[in-house]
Amino acid sequence: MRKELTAKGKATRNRIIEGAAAVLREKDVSIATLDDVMARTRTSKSQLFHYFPTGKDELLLAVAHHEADQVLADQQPYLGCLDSWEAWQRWRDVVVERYEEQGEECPLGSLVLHLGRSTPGARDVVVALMRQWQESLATGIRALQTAGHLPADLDVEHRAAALLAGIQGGVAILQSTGRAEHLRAALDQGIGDLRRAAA
Amino acid sequence: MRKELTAKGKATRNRIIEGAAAVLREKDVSIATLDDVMARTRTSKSQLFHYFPTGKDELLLAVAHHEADQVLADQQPYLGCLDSWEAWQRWRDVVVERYEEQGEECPLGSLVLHLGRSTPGARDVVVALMRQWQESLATGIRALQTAGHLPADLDVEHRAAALLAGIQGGVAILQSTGRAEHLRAALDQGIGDLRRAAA
DNA sequence: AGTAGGCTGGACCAGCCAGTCCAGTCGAGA
DNA sequence: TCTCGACTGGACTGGCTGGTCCAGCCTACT
Repeated sequence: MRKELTAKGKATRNRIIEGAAAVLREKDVSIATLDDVMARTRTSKSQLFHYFPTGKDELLLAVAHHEADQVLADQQPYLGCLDSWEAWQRWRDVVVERYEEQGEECPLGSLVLHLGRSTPGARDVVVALMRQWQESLATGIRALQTAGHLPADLDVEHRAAALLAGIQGGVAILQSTGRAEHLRAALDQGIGDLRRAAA
Repeated sequence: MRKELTAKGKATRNRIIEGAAAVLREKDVSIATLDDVMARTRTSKSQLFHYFPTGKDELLLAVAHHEADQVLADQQPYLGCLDSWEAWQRWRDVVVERYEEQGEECPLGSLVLHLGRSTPGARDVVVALMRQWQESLATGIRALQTAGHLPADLDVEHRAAALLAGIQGGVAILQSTGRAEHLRAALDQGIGDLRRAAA
């Protein structure tokens, strides 16, 4: 944050964020404590408050940013060039695999929920993530259009929004029930309907 | 729970559950305390532990059950008889309106997330809710089939699962960003694709 | 009327955990 | 080498909150 961070300081700060992220992947925010983070990152409490002066929420927000970046990064390179049906299919597989593997916990979701309205900026992290995600999907659909695989009068944003909603819901259901079939159904149905729109 | 509950006792127990539900609609689980519930329901701590001997989690689980029942109840009578395109449209409007009004908080979601794996039965509440919900949607699609509005070879469960995922995702996005457009997009796209399948 | 047992009030306790404080170390530039 | 400030360790605290306990009230049933 501040300019006065030395290389060593930056490293420690990152270690804390990544360690905290790891902790939050194992236990819920409401259960995780600063002591957990300290143990995992081999830091002391004064370090935590040195790098995140306003306390826990500031650290949590930093972790949220970190996790949000991760979400889209995990879908690359496929999400970046959805210009053929094969690319869409590969992307679909990556998404399903990623979330099936993650399974139980959604650090970002519970993080933002926990920070909520009280912490300014928490909501913005999700808003930005959703915007970027939908943007990528829309770009992919447009790529299919220019390649002649889809009619030009398709409402791109609408379809991208619906697809994104399907993914989010599929993930949510996966996380609360443990079954990934809804995520698969949403993706397959969404892509399938897109393909049908080609004819 | 126990048979020995008097009418008065039952009333108090219900008052506690409903009061707790009201509290949880205002603040997150992790922030809400037993004192909040006590204040809202004008009960003492001994009453809370009298009706929910094992403590907070037991109360929270009861609230989760209560909220889960509410979800489907709010969508009636439309969800119960999705036998025409008009009925689907009206149901869509009810869902959008309900969640737009609820807006910010999803008591059930955060509740189950908070109880998590530690409390047996928490996950089951959501699983059961999702099953019933999807069942209702599937029944509605089948009704359209028998009425001749949809081809008989449609994969009903698959479509119902995708639609449900879209709803859940739309709601999730609505709650974390404040915008309902994804929920609307998911519903409209889902129903629209269904209609297109008719032709 | 008597009584057993459900029902209620509220004081009290113990553990947890974010946040504070200060003393001390390390490292880079003058 | 000196010095300043970033960096680190760890003891301490204060408030919050779930949970306990017991004494007394109310009510259904005999």
